[in-house]
Amino acid sequence: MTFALIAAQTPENVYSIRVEVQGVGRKRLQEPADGRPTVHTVAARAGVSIASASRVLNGVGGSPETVRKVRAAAAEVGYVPNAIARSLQSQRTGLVALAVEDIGNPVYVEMMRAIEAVVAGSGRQLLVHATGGRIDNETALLRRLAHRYVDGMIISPIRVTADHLAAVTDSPVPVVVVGQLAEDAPVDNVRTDSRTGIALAVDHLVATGRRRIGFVNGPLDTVPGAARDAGFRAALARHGITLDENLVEIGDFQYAAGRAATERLLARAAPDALVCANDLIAVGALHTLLAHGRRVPTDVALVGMDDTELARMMFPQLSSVSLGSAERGRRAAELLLQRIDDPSLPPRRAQVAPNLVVRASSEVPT
Amino acid sequence: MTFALIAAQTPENVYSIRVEVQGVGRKRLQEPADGRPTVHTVAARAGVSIASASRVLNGVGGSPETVRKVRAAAAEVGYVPNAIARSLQSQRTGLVALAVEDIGNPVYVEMMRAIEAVVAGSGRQLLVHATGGRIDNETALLRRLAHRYVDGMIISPIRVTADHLAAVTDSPVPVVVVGQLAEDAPVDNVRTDSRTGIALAVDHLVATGRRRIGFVNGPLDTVPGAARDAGFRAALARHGITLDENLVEIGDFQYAAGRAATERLLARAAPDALVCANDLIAVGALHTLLAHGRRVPTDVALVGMDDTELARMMFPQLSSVSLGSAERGRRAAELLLQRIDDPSLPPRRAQVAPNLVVRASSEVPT
DNA sequence: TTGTAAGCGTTATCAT
DNA sequence: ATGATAACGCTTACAA
Repeated sequence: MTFALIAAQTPENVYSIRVEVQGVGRKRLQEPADGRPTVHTVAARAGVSIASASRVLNGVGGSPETVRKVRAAAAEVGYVPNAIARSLQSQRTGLVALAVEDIGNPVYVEMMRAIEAVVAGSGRQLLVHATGGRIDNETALLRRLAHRYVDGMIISPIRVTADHLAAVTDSPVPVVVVGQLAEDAPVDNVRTDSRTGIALAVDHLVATGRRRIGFVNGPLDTVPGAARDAGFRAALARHGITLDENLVEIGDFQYAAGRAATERLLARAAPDALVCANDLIAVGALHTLLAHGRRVPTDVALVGMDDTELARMMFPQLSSVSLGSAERGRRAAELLLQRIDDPSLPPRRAQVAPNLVVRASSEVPT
Repeated sequence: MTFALIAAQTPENVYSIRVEVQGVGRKRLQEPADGRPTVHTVAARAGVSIASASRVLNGVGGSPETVRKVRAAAAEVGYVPNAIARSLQSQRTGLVALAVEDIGNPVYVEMMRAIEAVVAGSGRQLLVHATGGRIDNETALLRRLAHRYVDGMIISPIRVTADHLAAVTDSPVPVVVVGQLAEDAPVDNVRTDSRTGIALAVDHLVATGRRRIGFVNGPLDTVPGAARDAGFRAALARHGITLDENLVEIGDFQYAAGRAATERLLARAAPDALVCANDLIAVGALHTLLAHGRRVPTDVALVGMDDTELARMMFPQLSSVSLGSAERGRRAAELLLQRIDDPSLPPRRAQVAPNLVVRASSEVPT
């Protein structure tokens, strides 16, 4: 009920003189439509203002009597605060997100655990989203989560498009990218060098007397796939070994593809060693090798990549090139938290070096 | 700047007559503290009201000219909507969460994929949180996420405390529990019957001539651990086999524990078959068996549980009791979406039957 | 200590 | 079609 007596208005400013009669009845509903109690409900029940109720609920101030009344009222009505409303006010949610292709790949599990540890240390909670490699899904996630549902985000895309990059740079909340990015991308970035990683594997195999070294890779149109291919070819060349293209196979980065690709490879060539672009592929390769009666490592040495727990689960245990996934996760989380605290930081870059872990699958036959 | 002429106040209602002078300067800042544009920024720049700006931004109404101006203004300032503010208004976020113990366990990955498929079909996005089995973490998550950051939540706890149950029933957003719950718990619940599942494994092993059947279980103070223990003992008894306690070992539900527990078991007994409480344990058991030179299945038959992709990755491939994790995930997601649409539904319960998948690890030796 | 009221950034209502 | 304004549920100056 409002009576406006005078109202003068200009485009820029608003001057008005009003006489109003407020509050015929309560100023606002105390029970919202869905029936859940709000601070208003609690305040009314306790016979105090919403300010007092809020203060008590947050443990700041309030006389003993007020505290008692508010606590009692809150308990009676089963009050639970609305985090969304709180966030709108505080401009933070205490949530951090991690987006990965495929949470079924143990390498992301390790990365996630490392991130989780850092994030939890800051009192925040980590949420994970599996994009399934669907790129639209990934940008959709950015366009939704990053629009304030979380305080920051870590993404590990295997394909990077211009759209992607735009979504990252436009993001209202800090985003850290784990993976290779253009040199000048103005984005916090944690990377490794899988090219060199593959070289470590090849060097090791050559040093232990292997010459017919095969390679099972993922798609070449992915960032890691391309890097690993280049690394493999360069390493062989460095050792003066001419690559037999029959020894190279491509699938995706999954177990089933590794198994199938190794089938194809064995059908037309006889490798004495196999380098696999990740551990899932390596496990698939191991399965095929054993199914074909090849002894590992006696007949064929096997080296995977990512050094996940899967490599240690197999029998024989798999040698694998560690790309420091836990370390990269940790660094990414640190970069993210720093940027959340100070958004004005310049874009930073962290690099984690690969290293080879030799296990039974490529041990020198004695 | 406000001049109150008269103000009469009663505890219940507020009547007041005021004369106020509003708007010396703009009524509100157009650029918030963090410098990001809001609808106000866009509206001001386009020379329209925030209402018009909002309408155009949401694609409802607006003259061609207004649409043009608002779109241009939004693009110029790089406007991105604040999802939190939108959610406060709409009372929904379009987000659904899944909380599991350990996302490193492939059984949860399968469940997650099934849930994701259903959730995506409703236009929502799925977020996963790994609680690491820390029960405080789990309730903390409920107490945060469920307080409106998500439209609903699916949790799969392995231990269920009264606290837990209270957190679930107090939750302002719908929660579906995957796992065994008290019969009368007023909570949507999807369950399986791992007791019967274990029986399927034992029946199969007995039918294929095994008599010294060992069992590697998880902790007995977990819901699944207790059920599987009971199932194992009951099944043996049904076949008239007296259980040798030397053939029973307990670890946790992880690979390393399965490996270690099997070491201990082999040190004091000679099983001709091993039932494992999940696939991670079974993979650990396989490793130990092979390392000890036992042939699988010739010397020792092996049956896991959960029927995850891990079982298919091994060589030999592992027999495993499927507890329908994907199916349970799908059902849970459906229950959740239904309840989000209609919170007044009575608590419902879905049950998924276990079934045995026989593979090489327990095939009858021929 | 307590209450009033002004936000936080949207969307929805209701006059105009 | 448009604009003013009131929510959404909370926190927090500021005043009393």
